[in-house]
Amino acid sequence: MRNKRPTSFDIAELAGVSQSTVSRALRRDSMVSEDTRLKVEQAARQLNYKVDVNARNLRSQRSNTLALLLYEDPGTSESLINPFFLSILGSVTRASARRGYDLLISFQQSSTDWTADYASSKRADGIIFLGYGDYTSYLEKIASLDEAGIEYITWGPVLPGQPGHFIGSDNVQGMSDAVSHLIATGHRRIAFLGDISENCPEYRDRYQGYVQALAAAGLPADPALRLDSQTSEEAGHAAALRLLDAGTPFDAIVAACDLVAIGAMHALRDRGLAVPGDVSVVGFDDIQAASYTNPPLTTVRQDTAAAGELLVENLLRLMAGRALDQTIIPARLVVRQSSRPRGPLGA
Amino acid sequence: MRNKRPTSFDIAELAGVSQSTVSRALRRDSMVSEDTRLKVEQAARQLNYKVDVNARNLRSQRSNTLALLLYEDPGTSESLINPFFLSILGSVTRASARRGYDLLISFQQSSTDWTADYASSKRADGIIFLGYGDYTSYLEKIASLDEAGIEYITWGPVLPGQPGHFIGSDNVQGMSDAVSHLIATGHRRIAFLGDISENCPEYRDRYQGYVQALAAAGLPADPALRLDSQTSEEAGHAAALRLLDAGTPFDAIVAACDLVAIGAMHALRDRGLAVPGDVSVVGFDDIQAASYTNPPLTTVRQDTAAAGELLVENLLRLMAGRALDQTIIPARLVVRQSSRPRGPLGA
DNA sequence: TTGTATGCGTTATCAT
DNA sequence: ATGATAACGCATACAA
Repeated sequence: MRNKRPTSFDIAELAGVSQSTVSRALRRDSMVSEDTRLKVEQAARQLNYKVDVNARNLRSQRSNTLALLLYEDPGTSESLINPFFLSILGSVTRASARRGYDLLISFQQSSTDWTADYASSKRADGIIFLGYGDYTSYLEKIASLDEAGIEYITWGPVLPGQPGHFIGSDNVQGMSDAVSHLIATGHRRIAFLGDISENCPEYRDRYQGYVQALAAAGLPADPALRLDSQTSEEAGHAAALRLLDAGTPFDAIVAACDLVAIGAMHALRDRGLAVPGDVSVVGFDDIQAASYTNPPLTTVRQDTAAAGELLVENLLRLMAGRALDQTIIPARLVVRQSSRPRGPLGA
Repeated sequence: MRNKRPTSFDIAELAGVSQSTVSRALRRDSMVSEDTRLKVEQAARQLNYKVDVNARNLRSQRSNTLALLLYEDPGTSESLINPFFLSILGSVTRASARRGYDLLISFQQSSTDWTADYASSKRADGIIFLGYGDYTSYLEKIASLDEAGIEYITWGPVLPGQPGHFIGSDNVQGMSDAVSHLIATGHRRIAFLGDISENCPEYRDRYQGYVQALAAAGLPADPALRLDSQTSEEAGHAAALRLLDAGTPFDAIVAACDLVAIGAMHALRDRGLAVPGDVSVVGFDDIQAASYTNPPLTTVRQDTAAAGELLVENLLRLMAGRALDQTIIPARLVVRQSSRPRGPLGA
């Protein structure tokens, strides 16, 4: 037979103060003398008292909780989650914990309007979106949130005139750096693998960075060197094969993401081409697997630690009625062994 | 100027029923006529009503929420989370969502007694532990939970006479299968890399599976073939070098986990040895990177999808006062290219 | 600084 | 099957 859980009234009795004083003393809002605070804390410890968060949340009308909503492409395989998102998830978790917020997570696949539930049912004070799925359904979601007056922030492409609040990597700069690196190391025929439709604005930005870097070097962006590829190793493999079969000459491949780059490396090897001997390959994301490939993949690193920090930081700013701070995170080229100098400059 | 959020009273008024009837109709506990249910649901939709979970939780004394607590080794690098745990996290998320539970997650590093807070503050109805850190602090945690009458379940080694409730892979069987496979393909001098101290009971089980398989084939477990290694690529690399430097002959390496195996492969290559040409290498876990290594790593796959499912399933059973169901998950050998037949049998 | 009284929005209990 | 009423445990407004 276990004792009933103590309430703030029990603490009040034990400490010889009123219940409201207990409540005050246990938060850090002060307005209590050092003396009573010690008495209360002592009593609370003695009875092993813990504030009932449900009562607190009901009364204060806030939950001290953030929700992280991860939307996967319906096409994604049921069991796997994009490792890149998982990495952000990890840093968001830490960042919100550091600020005293609990984190509720949910992986959505269907486009239920469950989104708003989280906030309008007062489960969470703010929402972080990861992988928002298709853009139209995303717009519906944030519309309902705006209507309900709920704060949210989204990881994704930072575009001008966008509805909502976004935090994202500098995809243009990141890919531009990668391509500039290839050009500087003697590559001239650089293929781009990735889906640049409007469904993937981030890949679109990366492609723009690619074009930009070529232009800066006075090189044309040959349409024959751009191939569509979904976000998977298999798709990257297939895209590289299409490129090879087309007979278009090329000396490097940049991929919209690491998975595609890895698939492309396998395709090249399957056809007897050496990486980086015959072709350099560069990815984007720097997922963990990127450093384990053979050769280790040169790629553009998205700073997931900063991402989580900035997402939480800015969401809290929004919740406090303030404006966003920094929203774009620099992406950094990580040179490994899948790319190397060639031509007149190289060995 | 936004309208106030509607309450159940508003719905009651609109639907022309009492407020308590609204509450009944909105849950599935029935006891309401089909007619009134429809009226209520209609009114709720019309006003875009959502139950306030804080009020509901306060009144019903349950939160419909599970908490996932991930404890990392303090030694682990600040920013990285074991990909294997992340994978379980993904499946736990789905499993709890499927059962209508919200999931609260927290990554702990210090050994604060924050653990009990989650449950005794009524934030969560049950707790799932992942990576419980060191065993003694774990025992303290669960003691306070037991005292508070809170249900919890832990991912880890399933050992006889253990306090608490565990779900885990069959580490003995998994590693035994792996070693038997190596023996069957002609390997005779198989090294084991991993920490088998009492801090790592799971690795200990794997080592036991190793010994068992050797014994079944009438082979001795040469102490010179067992080397300590922490759980990281660098440690695996170093351990393999020590093995090589010792001069002990060997034709295969099994590692306590994939990261160690990957490090060992790199060490072998550094010394000019071919995998699997000269030495076969086998890991454990089947993390994503395992299939991207060169050659792709033969390993023992832990079924993380089943793990999440079973953790949630059994936690709910405990919460319902029932006994645990299945607690051990079979581990399955995945043969890739880092191992291959040799000797009289092989090429 | 502290105490008193009230209410947050729902579910549970007891009627009918 | 439905309605009236109390209660969940805390935080806030106001008074002292």
